[in-house]
This record gives sequence, C-alpha cells and structure tokens, in this order.
Amino acid sequence: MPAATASRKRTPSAARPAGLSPVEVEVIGLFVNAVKLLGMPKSVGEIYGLLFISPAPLPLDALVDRLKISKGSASQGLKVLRAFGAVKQVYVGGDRRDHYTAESELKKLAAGFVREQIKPRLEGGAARLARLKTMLKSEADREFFQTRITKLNQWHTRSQEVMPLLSTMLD
Amino acid sequence: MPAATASRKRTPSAARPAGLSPVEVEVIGLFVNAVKLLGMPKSVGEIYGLLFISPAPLPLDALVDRLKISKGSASQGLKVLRAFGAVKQVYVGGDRRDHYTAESELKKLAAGFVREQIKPRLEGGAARLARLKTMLKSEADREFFQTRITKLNQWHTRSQEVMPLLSTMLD
DNA sequence: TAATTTGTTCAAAATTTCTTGAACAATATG
DNA sequence: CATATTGTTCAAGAAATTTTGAACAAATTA
Repeated sequence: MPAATASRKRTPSAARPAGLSPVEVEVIGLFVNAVKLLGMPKSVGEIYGLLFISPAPLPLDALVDRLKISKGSASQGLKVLRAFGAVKQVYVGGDRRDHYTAESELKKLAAGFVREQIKPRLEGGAARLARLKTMLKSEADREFFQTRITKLNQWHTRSQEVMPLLSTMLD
Repeated sequence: MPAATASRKRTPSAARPAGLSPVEVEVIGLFVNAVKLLGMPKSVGEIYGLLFISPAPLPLDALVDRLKISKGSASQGLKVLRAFGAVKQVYVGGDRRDHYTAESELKKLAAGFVREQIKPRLEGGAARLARLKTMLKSEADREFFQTRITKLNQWHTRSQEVMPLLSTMLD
C-alpha cells in the first residue's frame, strides 16, 4: 500500500476517540442543560459542548461521528449557533471542510442571545401593546383595563432598560 | 320560583362574558408569548393573562369556562403560578371556592422565576462542576481541559453574581 | 349520613418539537 | 465531463411535552 498522501482516510493523527471521554460527557451534559433552560434543542447543546471542550476546531463530520447525531441535526445546530455568534468558523489549511470552535466569551454569547431571542420578542410585544392602546382609546371608558395596560407598559420599558445593563455587567 | 338565595346558579351578577373580548384576547396573547419564552406551557400564560386583565378575582371554574381549557389544566397551571408567587389567593366571602388574582409586581415575578427555575439549575451546574474538577485532578495532565473548566467556573460565578443585581434593578 | 361541591392527580390522547435521512445544490477533483 | 466531497433543506418518523377527562379525596351542606 502506498504511503498516505498527507490525508487519506480523514484521520489526521493519533486515534480519534470514537466515543466520548468521561470529561467530555460531563461538559456536554452541562451545556445540554443550559441550552434547554434557554429553550433550545439538546443537539445544539451537544454540539456547542463538544466544540467547547475540543482543543482543535472540528468539522461537521466530527460532530456527527462523535455525538452520533445525524448530518441534518449537525447542520441545523451549527446554523443556530452561527446565528448566535456562539461558534466561530476557522480556516484549516488543506481541508475543504468548514471547521468550528466555540466562542467562549460570555458577553458575546449573551449578546447573541439577546439579539436573536429577546429582542425580536420584545418588538413583538411592543406591537401588541400599541394595538392594545388603540383598542382602549375606542372603548374609552373601562378604567381598570387602562391601569393594567399602563402596568404592561412599565414592564416593557423596564425590560428594555435592563437589557443593556445586563450586558455591561457581563463584561 | 323562589327568590335567589344570594347565589343560585353561580352567576353573581350581570352577564358573564362566555367568550373573550378583543382586549382580553390581546392581553392573553401577550402573556402566552412571554410564558413560552420562559419555557412554560401556553395554558399557564392564558391563566395568568386572564387573571391579569380581570378586575375581580376568579375561581378555577371561571378559567375553565372562559379559556375553554380542562379542569386539569387549570388546576395544574394554578399550581405552577402559585409556586412562582405569580398568583395570589384571595378570600371571597360567601363562596367556598378559592379565588385568584395576578401578582403584578415585576420584582416579585422575577424573584419567583429565579427561585423556581434559575437557582435549581445553577445548583445542578455547581454539582457538575465539582465533579469535573475531581475528574481533572485524576487525569492530571490535560492542560487544555483545565483552561476550559476554569472558564466554566468563571461563567458560573458570574451568573450567581448577576442574579441579585438583576433583582435590584427590577425594583 | 348521603349528596354536592371543589379541587387534585395521573394515565392516555393530542399536540408540539426535534431528529433523521434522503434528495439536492454547490464545489472540487481526477 | 464524470465522480466525489461537503453541506443544506425538508418531509416523515420519533420523542418529548402538554392537555384532557375521569377517578378520587376532602370538605361542605342538607
């Protein structure tokens, strides 16, 4: 058999652990938990976790092999993580595949979450509130509704104020 | 027919709107959204929303009738809301049923959420982290893991620090 | 005490969400 | 150009979550 031409069977060097080490399992579990708390699918946590604990950037294949998830899940999960800025694309010479590392700056992660998940919802909330105000104007009388809507307004304003403070604190 | 003995057919006074008014629909929608963002079932948002916009305290029956949800859902939803302190039990004279109003202090709601949802998870995270540290002690060498675990530690500490600040800000 | 009211619990049904895998597009390689 | 590689998309299947409704317990009333 001919000497391997730098990369023959896609196994760069040393044995690539087919399964997961105990440490890896533990770290991934941590992220699966966190990610579910934030309302995201388990696979997203698994992917981020593995990247987080991986010394080298990993391509999609590696995620599929080691986490035993489908290509579709891996692709979808990476898409979400990219949108959040939770994952960085890294160039690896002599390899056509995209490789990824975990972004580990808490501030950036928080910013991504706010941008992708919180902001859109707050905006939706703002729209609804506006509509409510119109409705009340026409119904004119109902005092109680008025006080409740005012309360909602306060909440909404407060939420928007808190957000930037939060990101400052996470510095 | 004899004069109603204060409460005959469980319809205190005036017509009880069987369906929901446009304003009610709008407010409830707002809360259903919010509640889903926090990872809770729709019915919890509906219940809280109706109580929030209701001038008078409501018993379980009213939730069932007006929201058209099952008794089971209503009971379960109230249980959750009670645990969060998102709902107050109000005494209503001459009525055996429990009546509820929505707690509308943002601070209290936030506190409930932290207590019921965030804290337990952070504690779970702490346990995992402790386990991880032990594992690393035995594997001794792996430097990279070490730096990552340190990072996790920072995050965890930071989260715990941020929590009380958050509740201060929501005053 | 028997009948009624009120509310809880929990297994099964309904719904929602996630994952898979095959088809496809895009790019590179021989 | 034909073939291989890489990655995306999306419909169908699998899994997880929520809702229902009936059985039950507790408290009340006649």
